[in-house]
Amino acid sequence: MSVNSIKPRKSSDRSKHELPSEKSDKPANEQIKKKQVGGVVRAIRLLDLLVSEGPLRFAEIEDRSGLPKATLHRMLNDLIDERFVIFDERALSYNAGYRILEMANRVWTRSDIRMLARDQLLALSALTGETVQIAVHADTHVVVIDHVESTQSVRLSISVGNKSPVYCSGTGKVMLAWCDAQRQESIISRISFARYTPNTVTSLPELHKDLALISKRGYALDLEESFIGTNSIAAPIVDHGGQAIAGISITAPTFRVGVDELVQWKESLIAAAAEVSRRLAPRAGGSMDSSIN
Amino acid sequence: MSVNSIKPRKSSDRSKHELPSEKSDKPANEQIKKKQVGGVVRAIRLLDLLVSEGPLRFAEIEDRSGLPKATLHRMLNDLIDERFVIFDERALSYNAGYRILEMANRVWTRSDIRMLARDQLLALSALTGETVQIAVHADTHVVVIDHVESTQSVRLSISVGNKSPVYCSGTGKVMLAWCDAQRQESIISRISFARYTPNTVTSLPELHKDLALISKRGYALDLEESFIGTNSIAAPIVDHGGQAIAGISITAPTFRVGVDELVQWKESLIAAAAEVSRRLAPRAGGSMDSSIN
DNA sequence: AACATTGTTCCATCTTTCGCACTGTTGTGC
DNA sequence: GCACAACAGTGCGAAAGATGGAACAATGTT
Repeated sequence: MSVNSIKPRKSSDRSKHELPSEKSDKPANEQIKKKQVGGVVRAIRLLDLLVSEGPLRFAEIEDRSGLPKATLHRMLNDLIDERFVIFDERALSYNAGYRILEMANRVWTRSDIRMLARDQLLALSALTGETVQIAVHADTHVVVIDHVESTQSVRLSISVGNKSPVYCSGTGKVMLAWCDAQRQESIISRISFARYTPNTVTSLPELHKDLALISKRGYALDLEESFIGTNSIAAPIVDHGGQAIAGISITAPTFRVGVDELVQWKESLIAAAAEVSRRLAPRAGGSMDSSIN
Repeated sequence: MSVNSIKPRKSSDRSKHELPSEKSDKPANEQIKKKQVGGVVRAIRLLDLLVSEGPLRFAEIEDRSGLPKATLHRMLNDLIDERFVIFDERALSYNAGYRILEMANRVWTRSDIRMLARDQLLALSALTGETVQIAVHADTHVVVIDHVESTQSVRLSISVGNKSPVYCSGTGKVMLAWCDAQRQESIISRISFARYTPNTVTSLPELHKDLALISKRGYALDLEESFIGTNSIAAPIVDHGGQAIAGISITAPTFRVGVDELVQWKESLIAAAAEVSRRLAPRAGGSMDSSIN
């Protein structure tokens, strides 16, 4: 039972922050030697379960998490005490609590990169009249941390916190392109491709070709690769060593904005992203170590 | 060292979810020697520390959390692995990670009470042209979970996730007023009053008097009690037994909307809140307590 | 009343914990 | 440049405490 189990581990394989999470979607050769995790990590996985799958009853949680009853009870009670989990006494169901929103609110309002980028987003939005977003890198995905939507647009208003795979979003591809080879390879090797639209990049050769083009041009295009009817253009925000840590994108519906028009905004977009990069490096010397870019 | 320390506890006082957190903002007479907490809770407190106080270096975290070095390292690494914490290799500082935003996004989009209330918020906003919010109860505070701002203000709104004390917000007072006596007493006893404006309720007699009026009227007024220049009116969303679990409020600047005008919206507001209450109880019998349901 | 499910208690085991001692790195003052 | 201090991070091991299987109690449900 419980394919994606959450069992304890020997506290030995303390790897070097190599992002061992990213629960693989492939329940292939399950030697049951699943990475044993400690109490804290188990609690987080548990929370994730509740956040993802609506309210769950105890038996369901027990089943899906694979945690033993007694432990699960203790953990849930801890999370309830901290308001990370809500217990519905009538339905006897557990659900994610609103303390998460509180924390997110603080993270959001205090995010320095977001604050540094805000005026640039507003300027781009005013210039283009389209939706502008900033997203940060998160392993094999990118997470939107702010967005400005101009005039009454009807689309996904709540994109903050949205996560997309690196290979099918403008910001994601930009993030890959401005990445040292080793790190890029590490990320790419952990991608599991899925086709969202006919245009989605779903193979390594395609992706590598695209990345080469992107880093040559200085910006990335996403032409209906994640959503039909939506194009976007993205540019990187880089750190001291030229590594992308975030990206800014302009998103527009295909019926309103053609590719040519989108590309016309590239200078402004790149300039905005560069400006944010510059602000992020109050202490940067200039170029670093070996290579100069 | 470490006033607000986070040390382990004997796993015995498993109280009945009595919300023992609520770190008071006043580090005053703290002889309440920290209740000993388990690993999971300690990790949450640690996360809270990072979320609240920007990026911190190791020594600072050690100091402020009171956790021993080795333990702290393990915990931080676990949180980093799960992307709840970001480690800045250049500055050697730890900060809250964006995984929190991802989770919050899911919590937000999947919140059923929010979804049930959305159209009512929109209707109220259209009617009044002012900001409308819905907030849920959170011990001695209330947390905003959604809002609609009539004038084109876009963003995920700084207000979602915002926390206010129960005694100085319309929704908060409403939450207290529709509460059984025992629970009300429990909450009130844990309030630590602070004066935000000259109008803030800062004593129990005042509060009780206000609450009596509120439950008689069916709505609560907040007349510049938390912010100068801002009034609001709020009505309760109640569960099966008449307990408030959330509140809807209309907020307006004093210069634009007088109290009389605000009160004129009470019928619409109360009706909207009642409608949401009704939707929340697909299974509710009718009257409350023991008898026939 | 029999049943199903949630929740609690017990306790032998095994992991985590955490003080301490140690290494490596960064920066400060002379 | 040097020594020195401050800090980040790791390894060790005895003690503390979490873990989890199972039996038990307390709920609803049929």
